[in-house]
Amino acid sequence: MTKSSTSLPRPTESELELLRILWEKGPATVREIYEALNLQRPSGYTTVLKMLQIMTAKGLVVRDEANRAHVYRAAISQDETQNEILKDLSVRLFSGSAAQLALHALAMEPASADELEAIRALIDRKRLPLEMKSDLRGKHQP
Amino acid sequence: MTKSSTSLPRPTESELELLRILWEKGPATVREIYEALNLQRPSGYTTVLKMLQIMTAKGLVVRDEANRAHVYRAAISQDETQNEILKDLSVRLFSGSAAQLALHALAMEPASADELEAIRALIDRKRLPLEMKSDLRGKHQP
DNA sequence: CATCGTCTACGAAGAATTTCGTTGACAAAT
DNA sequence: ATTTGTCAACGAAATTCTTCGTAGACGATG
Repeated sequence: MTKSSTSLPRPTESELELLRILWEKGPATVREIYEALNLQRPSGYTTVLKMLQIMTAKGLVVRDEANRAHVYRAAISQDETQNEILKDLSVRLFSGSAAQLALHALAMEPASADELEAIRALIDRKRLPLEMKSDLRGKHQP
Repeated sequence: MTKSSTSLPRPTESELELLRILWEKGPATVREIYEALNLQRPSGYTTVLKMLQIMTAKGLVVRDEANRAHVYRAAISQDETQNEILKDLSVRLFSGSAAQLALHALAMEPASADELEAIRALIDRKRLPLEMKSDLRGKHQP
């Protein structure tokens, strides 16, 4: 069964572990993922397989069945997923303020000078466009 | 059974909802929490009660049984919890970089000028100590 | 072709989470 | 004192998540 239009479910914690591996390695077979996972924690082969099947059903990964050993790849980007989860978290834990969340994250841990500079730059970029922020409402396809 | 020294378990999603209410309202009875929760989503009274009992067992909240209607309050601070969860998330989703996490959070959503200013201020405060930190490695000044 | 190793599929057990119905205690109102 | 309403306690169903055992398919090796 393939899910089509509605937005994908939020990955569970273990699903996230597998997705992280896929994001890092790119498309991979069950065995490859299984071995990568076992560098982090012990887990059975069929456990990984089953999870990937479930994730396929959920639409979190897609499967290439061309060869005997199916090849899985993430169906959602790391970027998108990060946004999704942060959004969720900002609502649930920070009353919807992503900025508060960011502030906390920054206060929590020492950041490198480079990272601080990147953030500063982002802020500078955000300060102006606050007013002129409606443009890309263009059509895409007739 | 009271848990003493070991760190408390991470709150589940629903538990977080209740904690959020407690953080906002302060100590409250089941009914008060129940009503607050139902402003956000439908839920039964005994459901909330049961959750609070479980959370009491876990040590996430503490209960004052002085009056007939017990009064619950959060046993963990919002601040601490936010840090805990963000830390966890930065590891699991951002390879341990809280700054990357912050960057993402900022890019995601428009922030108010005030918030941007607060973040800028935080960065400025962090920029100096960063140099002092490298001094620590070089072991320089008292 | 028989055997061996690797693969997917399936089902189901186990664990954690979420929900709520029912019960009995207790106090306020009648 | 009887009724009414609110409360905590308890158990258990329903749901979701996690894990893995077993079975059957398939190709390669001898």
